[in-house]
Amino acid sequence: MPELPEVETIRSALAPGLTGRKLERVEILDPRLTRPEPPELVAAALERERVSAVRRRGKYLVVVFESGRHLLVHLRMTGNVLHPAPDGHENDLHVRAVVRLDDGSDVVYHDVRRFGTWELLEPGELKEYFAVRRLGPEPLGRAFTAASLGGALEGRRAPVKAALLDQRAAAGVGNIYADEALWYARVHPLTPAGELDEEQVAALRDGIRKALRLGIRRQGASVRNYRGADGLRGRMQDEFRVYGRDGEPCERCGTAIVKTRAGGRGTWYCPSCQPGD
DNA sequence: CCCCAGCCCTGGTCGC
DNA sequence: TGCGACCAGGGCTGGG
Repeated sequence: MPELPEVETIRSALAPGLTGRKLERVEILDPRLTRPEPPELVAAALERERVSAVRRRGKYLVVVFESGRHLLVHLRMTGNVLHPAPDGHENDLHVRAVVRLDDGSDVVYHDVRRFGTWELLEPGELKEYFAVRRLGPEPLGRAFTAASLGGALEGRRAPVKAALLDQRAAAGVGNIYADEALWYARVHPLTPAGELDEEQVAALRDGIRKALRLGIRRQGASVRNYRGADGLRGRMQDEFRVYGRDGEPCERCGTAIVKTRAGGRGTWYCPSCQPGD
C-alpha cells in the first residue's frame, strides 16, 4: 500500500542512481505489467532511453526521459522498485521486471500481488493522462488549500474517509494517511463529507499535510512488505495514531481505538476525539 | 453526476 | 498437518 510518502521515499532513493543513466536492457517478466500494451512493445520502446529525472505525482512514480517520454509506474498494493538490485533477485518469483542501466547496475521491479502497472506515455501526453483521471492537487503543494479541499468535499454525502481516498480531493492520500489525517483533525471518518464546517475542513487540510510530512520524514510505513528502494524499512508504522490500532488507547485521551469500514476499507478512529457519525 | 459493490491478485492468518 | 474461508486494498468498471 505505497501511498504518497512511500512513493516519495522510493523516488528520492532512486533519483541519484537513475538520473542521467541510459536503459540498456529491459526485461518484463509479467505480461500483465504493461496492460493493455504488450510487454515486448514497451520493453523495446524503453531500451536506449536516457533518464532525465525521477518525479512523483500523487502515488505515481514518473520516470522522465530525455526524449520527452514518461514511464508511469503505479505500485498499487505491493509494488516496489529496488536499486541497486538486491542479492538473489534472480531467484525471486515476485520480480516482475529488470532494467539494466549503462553503468552495469540493475533496477528491479518487485510486486507480489501484481496490481502494479507500467505505462509508457509519448511526449506531451502526461498532462492529459492526469487530467482524464482528474487527479487532484499535490497535498504538499501550494494549490492544496482549505478552499480547494472544501470544494472537493462540498455536496458529497459519502463518508469523508471515502472522499479522501478519492484522488480528486488530494493526490496520493490512501487508507493509512486518510485515517491518520482524520485523527489529527478530530473528524469522525463516517461524517458525510459535505457536512464538515469550515473549521473542520481547515483542520483536515492541515491534518493531511501533517500525516504525509511525518510519513516522508519516517521514510514511509513498513506494514506488510513495503520497503524503500534501498531495501530498508520505513519507521512510520511506529507513528500510527489510529491505523491498525483497534483496542489500543488513543494517545490523546486514552479511549480505545475502534475499527469500522468506510469506502470499503478498514477504518480506525478514536470515538472520543473524533465524535459524530 | 453520485455512490457503492465487485473485480483484479496473492500471501498470511484463522478455525476446524 | 492440511485445507478452505477470509482479509488486506488502489483504482477501475458497471449498475442503480
